[in-house]
Amino acid sequence: MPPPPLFHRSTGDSSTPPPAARSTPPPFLTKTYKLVDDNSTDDVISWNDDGSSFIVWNPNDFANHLLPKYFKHNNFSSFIRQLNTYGFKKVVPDRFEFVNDCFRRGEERLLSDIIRRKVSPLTPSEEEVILSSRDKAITNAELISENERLRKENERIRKELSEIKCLCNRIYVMMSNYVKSDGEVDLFGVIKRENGCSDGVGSSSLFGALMSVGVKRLREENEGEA
Amino acid sequence: MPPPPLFHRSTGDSSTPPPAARSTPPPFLTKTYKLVDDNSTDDVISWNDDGSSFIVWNPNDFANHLLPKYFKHNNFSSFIRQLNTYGFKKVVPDRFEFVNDCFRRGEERLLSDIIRRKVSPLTPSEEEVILSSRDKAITNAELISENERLRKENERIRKELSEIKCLCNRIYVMMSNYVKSDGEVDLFGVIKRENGCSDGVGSSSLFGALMSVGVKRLREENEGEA
DNA sequence: CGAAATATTCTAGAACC
DNA sequence: GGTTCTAGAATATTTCG
Repeated sequence: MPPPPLFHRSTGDSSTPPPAARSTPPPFLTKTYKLVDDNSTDDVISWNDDGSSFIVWNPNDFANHLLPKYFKHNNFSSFIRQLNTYGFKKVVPDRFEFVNDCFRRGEERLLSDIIRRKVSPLTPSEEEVILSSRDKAITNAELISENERLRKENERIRKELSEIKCLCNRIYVMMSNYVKSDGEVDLFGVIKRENGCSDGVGSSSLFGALMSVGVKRLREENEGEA
Repeated sequence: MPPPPLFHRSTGDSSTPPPAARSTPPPFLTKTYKLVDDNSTDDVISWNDDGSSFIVWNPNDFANHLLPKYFKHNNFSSFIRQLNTYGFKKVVPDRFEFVNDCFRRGEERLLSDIIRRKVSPLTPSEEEVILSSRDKAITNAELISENERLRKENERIRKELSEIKCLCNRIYVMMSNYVKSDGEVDLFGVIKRENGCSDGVGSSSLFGALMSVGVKRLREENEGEA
């Protein structure tokens, strides 16, 4: 029995609070998150592989059976309208897959960063002035706040990455000290071969760095069991 | 079954002449008429009692089985979009019943009177508005490109973080398999004490997660010794 | 209660084919 | 002209002071 995983994609545990005002996210977002995150309905709606989007696999079942359990209707189009209101984007033409930067598996906290598109509250007096530049103004404001958010999030992730790299190296050192010199198994070889996390693009340097630390000392005696 | 109405409100049978010359009606209208008029599918879509509107009784079957037979898609919403384009109106909230003055049972000729909504052409007056907001567009473009950059960077870091977490888990699994029940070293204690990577701010939870898992496993193994 | 926020519905804009 | 994706607009409904 393998040990429990050390890390799960969890709510960015380690850092700064999100940029903007924080209250509880709108009901639509929390409901939709639960909807997507519920593993018992993954055949109808689920996260994509890496948890960066979600997919409605069966719009009929979804609308008829799932929607009424969370909302006061069973109209797929109403659900879509809400997604658009909250800035979700459809990602491919051939299926109902939607993405939103702040809607990610294990990152429920980010839901608070999602901004609902506002309902144009124009008074007739200012209408004329604003009308021409309204779109641009909104877009600019949204972009600025979004850039700000992305910047801070990048910083947070960088920090977390830096820490975990260091931790990883430390674990490796400990392991090296612990390992007997008469072992035979190439630990990192196994790790690398069995690794199912890499997308094959950005991982080489990561492994390279770890490899270079000192693979030679890694040998173990339980080769027969492997 | 009530008889068909003697009179119908059509586009000026009795008063003003229709807006323009007519050739054959748009395919969408003739197809939809056939669709509705086909008695073999009345359980899915049919005229209402007096033939002044039509009702989609089963949107699921309609979309999945009927639409593809007439159109190049199976999306109910696309069908609705076309109805709106041709001036159909939904008549009640509780079912998909649509009406159009020139869409009536037995009056296929009237289809030619239905006018397709035009495709919003930009009037010269609106050009002015666009022109005046050109300066904003520049700033806007800059923001967008920066936004793009940040987004991509964010994605890249996330991926790397995800990979290294997975790798770290794998190392941990290997280590757990390797550790014998007679092990002596408090691995995580050492890691924690010797850790020099944290800046002391955002790292606690990271190590916390690791400790909570690792220490528990090690404790039972080291219990007797302590 | 009443104003603001959110939800639901119906229709339209816009890009792309 | 057709299909898709997103947004506008009008009501409902809910939330909250």
